[in-house]
Amino acid sequence: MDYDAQEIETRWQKAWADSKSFEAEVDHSREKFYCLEMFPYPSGHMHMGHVRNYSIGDAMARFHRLMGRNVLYPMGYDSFGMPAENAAKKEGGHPHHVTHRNISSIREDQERMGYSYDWRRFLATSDVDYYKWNQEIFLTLNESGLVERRTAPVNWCIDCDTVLANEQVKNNRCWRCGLEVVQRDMSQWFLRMTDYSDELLDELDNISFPENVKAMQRNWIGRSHGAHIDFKVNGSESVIGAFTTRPDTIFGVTFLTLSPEHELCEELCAGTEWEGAWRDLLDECTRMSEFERINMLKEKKGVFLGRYAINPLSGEEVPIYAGNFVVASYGTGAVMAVPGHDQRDFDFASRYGLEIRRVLIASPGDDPEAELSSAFDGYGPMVNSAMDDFDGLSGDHAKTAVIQELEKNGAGHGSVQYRLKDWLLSRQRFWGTPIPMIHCESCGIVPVPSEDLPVELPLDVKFTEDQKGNPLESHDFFVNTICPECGDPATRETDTMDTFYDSSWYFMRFCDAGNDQSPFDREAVDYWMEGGVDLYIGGIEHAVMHLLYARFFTKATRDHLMNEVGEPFGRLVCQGMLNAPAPFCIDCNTEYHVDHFEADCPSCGSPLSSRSAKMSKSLGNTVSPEEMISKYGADTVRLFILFGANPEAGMDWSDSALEGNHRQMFAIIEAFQSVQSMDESPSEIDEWLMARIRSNQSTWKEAMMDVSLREGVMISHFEMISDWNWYRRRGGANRSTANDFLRAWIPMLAPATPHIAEEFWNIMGNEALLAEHVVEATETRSGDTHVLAKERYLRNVISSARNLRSMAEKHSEGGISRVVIQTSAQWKSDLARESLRLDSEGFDFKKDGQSHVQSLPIFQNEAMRGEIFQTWMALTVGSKKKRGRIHTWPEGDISLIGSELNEAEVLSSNSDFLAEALDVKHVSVYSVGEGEDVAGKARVAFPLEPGIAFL
RNA sequence: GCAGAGGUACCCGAGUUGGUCAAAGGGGCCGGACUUAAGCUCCGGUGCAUAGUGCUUCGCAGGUUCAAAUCCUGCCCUCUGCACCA
Repeated sequence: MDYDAQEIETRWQKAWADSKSFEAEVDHSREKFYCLEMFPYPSGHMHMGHVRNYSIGDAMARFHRLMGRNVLYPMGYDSFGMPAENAAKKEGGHPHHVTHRNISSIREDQERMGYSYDWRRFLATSDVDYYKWNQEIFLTLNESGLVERRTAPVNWCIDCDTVLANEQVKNNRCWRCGLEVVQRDMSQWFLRMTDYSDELLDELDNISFPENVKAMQRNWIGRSHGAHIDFKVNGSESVIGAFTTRPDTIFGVTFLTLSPEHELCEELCAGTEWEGAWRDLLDECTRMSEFERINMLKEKKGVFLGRYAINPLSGEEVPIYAGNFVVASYGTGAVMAVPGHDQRDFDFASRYGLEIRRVLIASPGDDPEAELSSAFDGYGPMVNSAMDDFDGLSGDHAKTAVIQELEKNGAGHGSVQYRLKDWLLSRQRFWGTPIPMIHCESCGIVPVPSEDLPVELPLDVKFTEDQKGNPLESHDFFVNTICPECGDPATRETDTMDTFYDSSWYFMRFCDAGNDQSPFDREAVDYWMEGGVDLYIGGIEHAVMHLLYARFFTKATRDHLMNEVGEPFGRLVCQGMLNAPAPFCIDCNTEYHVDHFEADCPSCGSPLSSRSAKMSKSLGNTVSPEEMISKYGADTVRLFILFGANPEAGMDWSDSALEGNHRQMFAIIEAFQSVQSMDESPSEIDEWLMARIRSNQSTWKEAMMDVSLREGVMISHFEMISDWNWYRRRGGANRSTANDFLRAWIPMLAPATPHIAEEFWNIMGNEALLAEHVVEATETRSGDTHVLAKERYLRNVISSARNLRSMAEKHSEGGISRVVIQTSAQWKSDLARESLRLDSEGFDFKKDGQSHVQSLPIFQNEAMRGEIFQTWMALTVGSKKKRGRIHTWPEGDISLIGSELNEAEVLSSNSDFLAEALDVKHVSVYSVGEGEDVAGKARVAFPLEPGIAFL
């Protein structure tokens, strides 16, 4: 068969589409499987990262269909966002057109790969029939009190001309363009995600996310338990609230530190000699980017504010400082400083000559007055407490006692702090969902009534290169409206929503994508989303943002009774990076663009080596999927991707491995073709092949269920073929066995290489499509291990004979022409069976083994005693390195021995095959004693390990 | 610094409820068969030693055990995330 991948693949893609093979509907009588990939931003063409993502998903979707599940496998596009807007500016078009052009292009690429999506459920978030539901849900969230408008300093990217969420700022740089972020005060829309902080955190324990993702989310939410403590300012009405996780160190407070931005700073030092220094510090801190600030913070700096605060428990007065290391946005922006037990405070106190006091000791009995050379930040018994009844308490007991005392005095309380912030939703951009709110001079801010939705983005906007700001602001028709409450002229909100909003519920929309009455129907969502999306596949880069927002959203809509589940994703798989070689300078630890291959390092001049690096445009080490598909076909690319590494593991692109996989496709075809020439000629090996099929199928299913695709593919695309080849070498040529083999094998090929599988299926004469086929459940049979073990016995004999042969050659003068195989003496096999029987009865070989063997009748033969004893030991005890055989024989070998397998008969009935495999003219087989003891090999012969002599 | 994941033969990569592990599978390389010829396909080999049960290997160093790639301790290194977060 010629392998014209292009022809075969496009033909079957059309057939699948024509027969609507992948269209799924709610069906309560069937088990569902919701397989989803993180939908892409349509940036033109599909790249290899996409190919990997979707090849994993498609394999799993196809596998679960084969297993008879009702599979929902949709695809859509996360199509709002800045790149389209920027592209529109560049070409003077509209982002809507740019987006749709890109969508058709990437969709074409996806279709060419043969992914089995239910395309009826297609959605693009920038289409009004999607984003109108964004607005509808926004009104719902507003009703639930989860929407808030407040002025806040926001992260602003000048280049992108937009606001950024905290998550979108990395190292004080915009995640998208890399420019440094500045702070700006603005009136903004927020979603109160922090209302769900605890649930978002606690539920992590119950969901099947990879550990690193859980760790990142826990980090991000950053819950810490402690106490809020109020320090009165001496001679003032003001109170400084400080959060601490270590209330047990309250008596070690020797000063307070405020962040320079803290509102009390000015009040405390205004008009005093201290004011100037504080202003300098404040200027220095605000002027610097956060990034510089962190670097600078290696040096702790602070100024005295001229006032004192009162420790609410001890009544002690402590100085108040402003310090550059205190973060304004965390907690209250004020820290109770305990230099004895916090390293930062210790450094600060050392520098400014403040008291360092020990109030904890490491373990009971330590000297409470021992000097501290660095902060002790562990837990231990309290000492030197300024109040009675505290000394000696440690850890949680100490914390609780202090908190209780604070509460008694009305000076504080137990408190929980989170790092998680509310979700800043507003973006001052055009290409996003308009926030459905109206500003009215008399009524204030009024939500757009649900019946007036959608608020549509105008299509008649001209985008130009030098445009500034948000074009919506200058679009009169969009901006000017009427207040729904008073009817007076009013203006629309021109902010649009962060695009993460769009992707926070699209998985629910997919369950009911055609619904034009509501975002989704509850019945459909409850069916498909039960237990969450069964398999969600995507990149690790969404670990905190998208995955956290989506979890929040699902809980919020759940609480609005729109859906049952609270956790959207049952099992999450984060696919590993796709790497390819890039030039690398060892000295500079830097990767360069592939143009620099064979060249010297541009910065230090030393010769560049090569290193595997994440495929990226900037390094130019990308591979075009289209090119690979046109060269090798989609099946080869899919096979390479899936066999190259397990989904979670990183993987290196390799041209030679890809070619290897292409060759494997030919091997698969070759194997398939060889099946065609079979007659009715049953033989013993048929039984073996059938047993192999059953065993392969069961391990394959297990691997696939577990998303261990590499292992699955190894069985379906490699093991099955080598078994088939072995079958043929062993003389297998039976048509009905071959048919059984194909019926089992071809479906196994479908998840990774669906086109060739469908082609085979068709050639076999099946009327129905393989894509719609459900495999019948098969189970391994009780006799299988025995059958398999028998064949493995033969293979093992061949393999050890081969090893011996190469050595025998060195000792033979005239070359080797025959082999004599002596199988184990009967008494050895009897002994083996005896010891296995004893072992199963719990016999103590160490204690009673020796006397037992001596009591055997065979032991009467004095000449044999030595060998008997040796055999017995090898069977039951073993040597230093090798344990007794009865303990190491696999189940199948035990079965062979138990069934009194006639080894000599097995081998001699296969003597022609042995002769061929060992490349000798003549093979003689007999059990020890029934023929001449050639070369003294009788002694070596052991059950399942015959003595072999080459002559 | 904290947290998570890792370090397996030339390369990639399985194996980590201790024994069936000199360690699957693939790539590469070597040899053989087939073929007009192969860059196709098939078969064999690929730590060292050796007419077979031997030696040395799974980041390094110790330990537990009759027995360790697998368990424990310490150390080194790589990747990822967080970070003067109170």
